[in-house]
Parts: sequence; C-alpha cells; structure tokens
Amino acid sequence: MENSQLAKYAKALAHPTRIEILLFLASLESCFFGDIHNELPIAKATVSQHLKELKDAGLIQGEIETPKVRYCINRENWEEARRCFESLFSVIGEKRICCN
Amino acid sequence: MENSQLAKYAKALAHPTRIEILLFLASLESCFFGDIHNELPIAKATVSQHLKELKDAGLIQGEIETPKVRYCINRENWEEARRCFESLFSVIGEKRICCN
DNA sequence: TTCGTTGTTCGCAAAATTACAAACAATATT
DNA sequence: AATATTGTTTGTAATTTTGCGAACAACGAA
Repeated sequence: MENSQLAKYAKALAHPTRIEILLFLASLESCFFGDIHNELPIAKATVSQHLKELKDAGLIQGEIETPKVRYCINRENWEEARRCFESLFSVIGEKRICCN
Repeated sequence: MENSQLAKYAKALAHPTRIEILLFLASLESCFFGDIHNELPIAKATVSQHLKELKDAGLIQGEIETPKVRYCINRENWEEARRCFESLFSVIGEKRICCN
C-alpha cells in the first residue's frame, strides 16, 4: 500500500465541497463547469480551485468543449483510490486484540 | 451520507505519517506513545500532534497507564469511517455514462 | 526532596489551504 | 472590431497545518 498515494487521495476528499462535487459529477452525464458552479454557493474561482485539486489528485478529468469545459470522474483512478482505501480498511479492520 | 463527517475522516487520513501510525497500531497489541515515536523519524511533539488529530477525528483512542499512554484504534468509529468511504465509493462507482 | 521517565502543551516559524474579486484568455457572435 | 460567454489565473488575505525545541505536568524511584 502506497501510504503517500493513499494520503493524496484522502487529501482530495478532505473537503466537503470536493465531496459534493464528486457526488454531483457521479449523478450526471453532462457536467460542465457552470453546472457545478450552479450547485455550489461559492465563487467560481473557488470552484475552479477545488476542481484543480481533484484533477491533480487524478480523481476527475476535464476536457474543453469550447467555450465550456466538461468535467467527469476519472474512473480508472477512482478505482485505484477505492482499492487503496479498501486495502487500508481491510488491513486495519482484520486485526483484533488491543484495547477495544 | 454526511459529507462533512466523511471529509473529517478523510482529513485525518490525509497525511502519510498518520496512515503509518494507524497501520502500526493495527499491527500490535501493545502500543505506547514511545513505541509509535520509535517507529517514526519525527519529533515527539509532532507525533503527539498527529495522535491528537487522529484522536479528535475519533479514529484512535488513548488511555493513560502511568507513566505511559497506550494508544489503539477506535474500532467503533473506524467501522463508521469504513462505512462512510464505502458508501461514497459505492455511490460513485455504480454510476455509468459520462465521458470515460 | 530530588531525579528520571513519559508524554503533552506552548510558542514559534514556514508552508499550505481556503476563499474571493478582478484580470485575463479563448472562442463565438454581432 | 467590439461584445458576450465560459472558465482559468493572479493577487491578496485569513486560517490551518506541519514541525520543532523547550517548557511543563504527572508520577515513581532513589
């Protein structure tokens, strides 16, 4: 398990707005920047920043459809993230003993 | 799904050192502060801080066994965290369509 | 009482995160 | 060319995170 990779994914998920964005992206086929911005009560610059972080983490991708930008979840990396977390939870979930 | 709760757990996992700590805790029955500190190449003040964050997030618990402090994973909350992430991944993993 | 051991807390500094408005870039449309 | 639309980037400010050494607290042992 790549600790730092997992930490990177966790960091991307460590903000309610970014989770909202991911859930919103998952609920639609069509997902332009403007649609995302409309869902959220924050400035577009901030939305753009959150999208950048999600993109940098690899969880989403965006492609230009001039003059709009279509965003969607990066399924491949999302799967990897899922496996990372699953691995963590299975490693830790299986052990017993200790104090509780 | 509580977005902010999930974000809180994700934040706790958003640092390699904290993941290391969790994995270390999961691998032992006996887990004093000193044992954790020994595993890590960082100052004890920093270790203590990371432990505090994990504790504040509810993922671990610590009890004093004078003069030491025994730490362990909080299984109950850990389970809840697992369910949070599982829910996220299942909500997002199941949708199709979109651009990839 | 005076040490020694074990961790936490405090004070500080550097870096990163979050949020916004304003400026900007790229492309259509008039 | 001038304008409008869509997002990104820049600049700025406030807050949080990360990390450390030093001081501190609690307790047992000498």
